[in-house]
Amino acid sequence: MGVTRAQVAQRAGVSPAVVSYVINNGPRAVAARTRAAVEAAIAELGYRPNALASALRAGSSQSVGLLIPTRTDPFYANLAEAVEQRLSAAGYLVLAGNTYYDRSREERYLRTFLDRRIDALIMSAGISLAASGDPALEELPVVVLDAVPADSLYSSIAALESDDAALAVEHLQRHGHTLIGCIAGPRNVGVEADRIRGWRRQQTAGGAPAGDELIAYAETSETGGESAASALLRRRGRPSIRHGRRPTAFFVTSDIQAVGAIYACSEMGLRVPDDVAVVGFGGTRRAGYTVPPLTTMRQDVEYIADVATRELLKHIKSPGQAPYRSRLRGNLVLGRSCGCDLRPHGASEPGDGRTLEAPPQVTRDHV
Amino acid sequence: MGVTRAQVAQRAGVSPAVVSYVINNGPRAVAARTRAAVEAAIAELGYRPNALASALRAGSSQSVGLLIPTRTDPFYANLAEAVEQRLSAAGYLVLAGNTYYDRSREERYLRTFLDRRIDALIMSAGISLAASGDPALEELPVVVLDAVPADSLYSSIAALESDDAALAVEHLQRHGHTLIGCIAGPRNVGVEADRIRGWRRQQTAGGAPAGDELIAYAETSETGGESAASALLRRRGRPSIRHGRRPTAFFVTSDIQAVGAIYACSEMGLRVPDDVAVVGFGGTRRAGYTVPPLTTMRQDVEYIADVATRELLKHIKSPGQAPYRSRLRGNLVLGRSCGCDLRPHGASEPGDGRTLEAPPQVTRDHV
DNA sequence: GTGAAAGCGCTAACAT
DNA sequence: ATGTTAGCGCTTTCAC
Repeated sequence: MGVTRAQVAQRAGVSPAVVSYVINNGPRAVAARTRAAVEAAIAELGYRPNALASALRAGSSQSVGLLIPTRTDPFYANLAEAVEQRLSAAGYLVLAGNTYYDRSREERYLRTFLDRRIDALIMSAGISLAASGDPALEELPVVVLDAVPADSLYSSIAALESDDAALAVEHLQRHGHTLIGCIAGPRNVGVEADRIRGWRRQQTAGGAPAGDELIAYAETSETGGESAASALLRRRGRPSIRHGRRPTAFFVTSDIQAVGAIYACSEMGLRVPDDVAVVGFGGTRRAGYTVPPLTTMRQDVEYIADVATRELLKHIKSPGQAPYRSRLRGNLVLGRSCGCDLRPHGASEPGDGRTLEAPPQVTRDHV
Repeated sequence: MGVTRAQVAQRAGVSPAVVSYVINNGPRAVAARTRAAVEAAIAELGYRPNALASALRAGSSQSVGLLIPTRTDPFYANLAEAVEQRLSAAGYLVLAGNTYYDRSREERYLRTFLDRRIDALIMSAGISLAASGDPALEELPVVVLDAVPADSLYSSIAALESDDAALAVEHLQRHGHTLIGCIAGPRNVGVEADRIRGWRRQQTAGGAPAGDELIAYAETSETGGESAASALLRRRGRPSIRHGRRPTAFFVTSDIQAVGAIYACSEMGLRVPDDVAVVGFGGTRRAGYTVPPLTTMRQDVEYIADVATRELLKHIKSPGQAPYRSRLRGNLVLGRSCGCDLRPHGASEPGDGRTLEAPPQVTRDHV
């Protein structure tokens, strides 16, 4: 098949070991003349080291596993790309797996990754937190995103989900809304529960209703957001909803569902924000391009990726360090879907208009 | 580190080879009793074969490389997920790399993949078609998506880009439009050129203007679509545009740009489709949730992934087969952004309403 | 400064 | 039906 190191060595008139020294810049010095000869041979033969062999021997595959729900959700697509760019720049290949919020898929991918001897793992919490009990996991640097794992072996960097949700809801309250529906992703997803909790807390604090009849769970997709919104809007007249009125606003736990919710309103002939106000969660670029632009609680995925990558590389280099844990505060990016009247027709620069808080607030609690 | 095959063998009281036979179900039979003993030992020790070692030895890594521009574009996100699902089900791990339409990134990822001994490669054409001249590529099953490579060594499965574009433009013409602007991605992207050609051909055929002043190139993103649309809309009064009027419709070569174009119209106080009609290209789910829902030339990514995967697996199993080549016809999915008046307010099932053609038409030209 | 050689964990051909 | 063994291509310790 390919050219091997032995062939290069022969051609350069040196031993195979020297070729390694040249390629890896160590661990031992090579005379300038010899190095030149080896490099010439490498170029002439078009030699490329076999990454599999070197990984096997060295015990490091130069790859990192990444587990996320799905890249069909732009939030995770952005997060994954941000992580990949950084790890790729650091010389690592990212092995990615979509879990679809499904525990068995999560475990299957994790196992595949471990079998391939990943050097570290980044996982967006999802469901199971990979409590797979696999001993190989114990020795691996792990960063958990968007959840704080009970197991304090892992590093984590997560949003203050429920606080952020509460802030988003509070913003709607300031616009005068009390009957604020909550559109959320699947029940079994940890972050969803946190965000719902924030909604409930803030509603309760504001003396507004926070009953289950105001919550609709749906798949994290445009379609899910659409059906959840229309379900809540059709509940008008139910005795459980005060005064028999329908919600005048939605707090939506993902931007992608918010896109569907806005669509649903429009299809029912309701205007956003006049008839129904909408606030999303995530802060993806897409949120800036709904009509009207979506107000959303932004999570800074670039920053998250920065920190996650830096920590991971640090732990790979020197294992056994104390795990790093931090929680970030999001910032509300104002569009017009909430009722704010910024940038009237004809203005520019959507999506990153005014923000309520400086990005991103960091709270640390080192463990 | 981990448990090795030798330890399992010792525990089960057999030779290492037998453990391999059990794990791989071959190449030789194992007595039922022995097999049971081995399986017990595997379970007790929690043994997992080292994928690196087995790949090195067997010369097959059970992985496939995937090169696409970016998963931030929902079209490629969907395509990649469809491919991954199928390959994952077939026992392969997908190594993915984002090229961002950049040749050097493309080559870097390709090299990384080859170093890791991928068993096959799927690449979305992008720019360079990986004319890297690497001999390792010659022996590798390759499927090129969305372009027909000159090099007939590769399989390919591509849309009839320019025909599809022409059909989309024709639809706008039937709505009475003549001044149809074209919003496209970067100039150096092959498929973009094809789609522009289709627009130009159809405009010319209809006796409508097809000059460069009606084309705006921009990044393939919502932002790009927005700025392209507003650039074209502001050109009113230019002598180059007949009657000094602005375009009454846009053919947009990607859904994601179409989202931005609709947004731009709305921000300028223009109604879609009454003031400006819009037709997109791709057929992503997102297209069904713009307001109004986008009419778009749909490419069936599931089908493309099906065929690509099947061909790839076939070539992996028995190398040296003739490359497979096919071209698909897209189908226009009708929303309301074009001016069609389907499903008025209150209707359901967005995105997959009526289609103009049965999905997907296949044209083959075996090479 | 360089060469020789022992594996990394596995597969499969060659034994019995 | 099972055991033995020679590598896959590389890294690195040990000699010189």
